[in-house]
Amino acid sequence: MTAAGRPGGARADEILAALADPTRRQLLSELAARGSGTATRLAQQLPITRQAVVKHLAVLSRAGLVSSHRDGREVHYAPQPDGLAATAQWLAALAAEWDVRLREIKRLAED
Amino acid sequence: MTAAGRPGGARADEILAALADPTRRQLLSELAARGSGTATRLAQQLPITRQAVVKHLAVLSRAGLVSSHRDGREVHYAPQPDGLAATAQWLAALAAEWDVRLREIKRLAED
DNA sequence: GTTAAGCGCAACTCTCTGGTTGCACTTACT
DNA sequence: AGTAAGTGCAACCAGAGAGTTGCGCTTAAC
Repeated sequence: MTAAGRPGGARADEILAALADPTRRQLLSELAARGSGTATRLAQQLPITRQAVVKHLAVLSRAGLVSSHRDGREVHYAPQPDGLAATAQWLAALAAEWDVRLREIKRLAED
Repeated sequence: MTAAGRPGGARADEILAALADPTRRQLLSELAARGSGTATRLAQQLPITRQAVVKHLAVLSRAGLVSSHRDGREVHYAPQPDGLAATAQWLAALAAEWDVRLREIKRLAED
């Protein structure tokens, strides 16, 4: 059942749920494109409020997909690609595991 | 932006959202372990109603992660590991793409 | 032909979540 | 010192989602 350790403390639920939202993926994409950014800046190129962006970034942060760093009166957010890569690997491992099980079942059924 | 075609028509939102729910992952896991199963059977080993299970299976089906097949008065659901594997690959591609972009940014910043 | 098993549909409740607005607080600019 | 920019916090609202119950229909079993 315990298919391959999950990335950095964050639960699978959190990571997948974080990635499930289109706005959050867009935020991540934007951050990846620019390297980093503040909530205010990100909100300017989206049809939603800064507060909404802040909430999204909080979700992403809790999932370990972005990190934040305060500099004066600004808070800069940066993507954490390791978390994303780890999640991808974990998903791939799950897929492989299930594939093996299904092949096994199929093999047994053919006897 | 358009990082690698997404699996079989299903949108990223649908797949990720489907996987984000623990109950649905459990259902998938159960199906993978047994090969297939009906909603009634699956509901018996979960603390929820058959109807709830049916809804979950509908979500998984819409995401292309399970397929259903009617046989008489029973409907058998089977996992679709290809969908899962494709999703994992897609995620990995995304991670790689963002990683590249971040390296690029870092390189430019060092000039 | 009756009875039971399995499924589908619809209505309803409750909680979570994405989003908003308003205001107070801190940090920079002039 | 006074103003503007950027955050943070809290209350609030509307919609989506998980789950339930009740009922009617079809397919199997006796």
